[in-house]
Amino acid sequence: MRVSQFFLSTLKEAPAEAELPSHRLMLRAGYIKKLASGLYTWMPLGLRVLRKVENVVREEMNRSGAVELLMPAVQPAELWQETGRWDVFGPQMLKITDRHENLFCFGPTHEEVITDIARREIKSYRQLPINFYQIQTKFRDEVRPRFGVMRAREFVMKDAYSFHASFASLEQTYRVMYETYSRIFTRLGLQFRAVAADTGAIGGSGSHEFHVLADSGEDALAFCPASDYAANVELAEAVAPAAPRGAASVAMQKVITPGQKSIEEIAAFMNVAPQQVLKSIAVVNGEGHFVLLLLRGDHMLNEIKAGKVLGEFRFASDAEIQQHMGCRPGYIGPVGKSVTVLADRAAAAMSNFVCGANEDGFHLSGVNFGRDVHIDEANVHDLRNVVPGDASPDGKGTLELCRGIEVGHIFQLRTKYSSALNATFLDENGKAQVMEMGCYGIGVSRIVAAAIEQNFDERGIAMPLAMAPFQVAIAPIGMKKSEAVRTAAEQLYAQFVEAGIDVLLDDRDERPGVMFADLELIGIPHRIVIGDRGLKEGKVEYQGRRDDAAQSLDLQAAFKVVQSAVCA
RNA sequence: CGGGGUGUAGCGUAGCCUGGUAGCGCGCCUGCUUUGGGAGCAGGAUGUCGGGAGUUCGAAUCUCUCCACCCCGACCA
Repeated sequence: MRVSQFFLSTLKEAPAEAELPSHRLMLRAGYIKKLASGLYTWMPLGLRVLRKVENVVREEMNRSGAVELLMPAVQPAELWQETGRWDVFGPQMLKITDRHENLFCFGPTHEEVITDIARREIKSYRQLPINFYQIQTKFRDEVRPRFGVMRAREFVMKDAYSFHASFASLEQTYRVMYETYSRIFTRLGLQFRAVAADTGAIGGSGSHEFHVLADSGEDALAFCPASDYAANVELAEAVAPAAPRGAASVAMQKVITPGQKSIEEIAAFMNVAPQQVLKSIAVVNGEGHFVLLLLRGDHMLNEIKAGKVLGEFRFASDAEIQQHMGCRPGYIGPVGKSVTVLADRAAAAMSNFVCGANEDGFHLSGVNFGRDVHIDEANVHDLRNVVPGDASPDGKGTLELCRGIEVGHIFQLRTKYSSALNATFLDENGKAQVMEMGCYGIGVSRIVAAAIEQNFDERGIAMPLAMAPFQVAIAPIGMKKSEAVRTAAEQLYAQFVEAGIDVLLDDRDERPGVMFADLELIGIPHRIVIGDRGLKEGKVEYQGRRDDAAQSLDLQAAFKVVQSAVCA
């Protein structure tokens, strides 16, 4: 490709709305243009990157034995009503009415459609297992679209759905997908981690997420360097403290604590560590029942874990706290009130601690379970987020935390959708059985942003070779003026084209600084500079995007350097 | 959904407080010069000042209202 025939639209300054490096750079490099909140045009340069990701995904999916199809983006409401998800999915789903007043949605996912296909097409165990996939535009009306294509409303996703005659068969395909995903992210040149995950709204049992590691990631991941344990913090188990609860050694005392409300304030005021302060969180469950959740002061509530114990719940209002506890938020505690109390394992192991006195402006110190507060063992649960240094649930060492961007997610759906839609097949005995299902998603467009988040510097994008918009760029200096430069550049360009290498010839006759800045910004991994100065000695310059300096090489040597790098 | 903020040319912005009819940098167009790290000179084009209503002789500026976008929060005793 020649720049003169392509379309570059780089910016020196990033639009003010962009915050995240990947978002700023994608806008500056002209990969994407915003149309409206969460809606982006993939400009020619960005589209090349997106297509490269798609191609790697497609190749590896095909290699795994999956078969590609393409379902409609617009789906009839009836199908969603059949699984009950029309209402469950909520405002995230974009609902559409056609001219006949029939209801549709713009598909946020495709379990319903594919299961409908399966129930119509698959009659016999002989047709199983089968793994269908598509690469397609989805729409989810996010509460808060942000960070460009990282969390856009319209986005490109690869979604796959497998159907099985047995759970064992599902497990096998699940393993194959796990390995396929690992290969895809490895081929794309990304640093990633697979973690055990919560199954969330999609449902089902076994589940892993694949995260690209980046400090700006929206997910916190727990992993154990001493073993292969890794899980999303949403799921990672906080095990009970190894040491038993300490003995009650001091008397309980009421302390005046005017204006001290937060854990930090009270810990500082009482001159104790936050670990010695009990955090009481008031919630109301689905039945309207008032419940107090107890956590150690330095721990955070994990709402997903709490939800598993409580079912649906919400945080109590100030008025409800006043009504049940008789004081303002900030001074509540479990002592002397007959409310339902659930304690985190670490909280239950505290002794001689500080908590609210259920009286405005007062706390209690030297509080102990058993002596001052009754706590039922059945009401002790894992309710908190793990923190660095917690024991790994597999008993091998301690946990560390890192941040990640979720780019892939695999689920064992089991029969959640196949039974709802009555997708059955006949087994060897001629008996109807409900199909087992798995589903496997990759955020194709998000991968582009995630890759940049992991690969940029002050000069711009340093895209991994596998997803770079072009593999190599030729920058001829004074091309219009120098016959020698033009001839050498054209010859090298032709040679790259001939070799099947994705080459960009910067034939704009721009000044060198302009060409270098653009080529570095847009993320081309290899660059060859041709100028009269070097050409006198028969030399050109080669520089890798991450190299500090250029090397002076013969034209053919430079070609070979790039060729071996690209074809490695 | 709650809070905060911002809307002025393709991008970045000044002007707003204190009303007098819009300016700068980059980019863009023309010409000449220039060619190893975002060139120089000369000339030029581009603005419903987010929309609407109001106050006023006069509104980018003041008031009201709507809209769009961005950020933070939705973990809290």
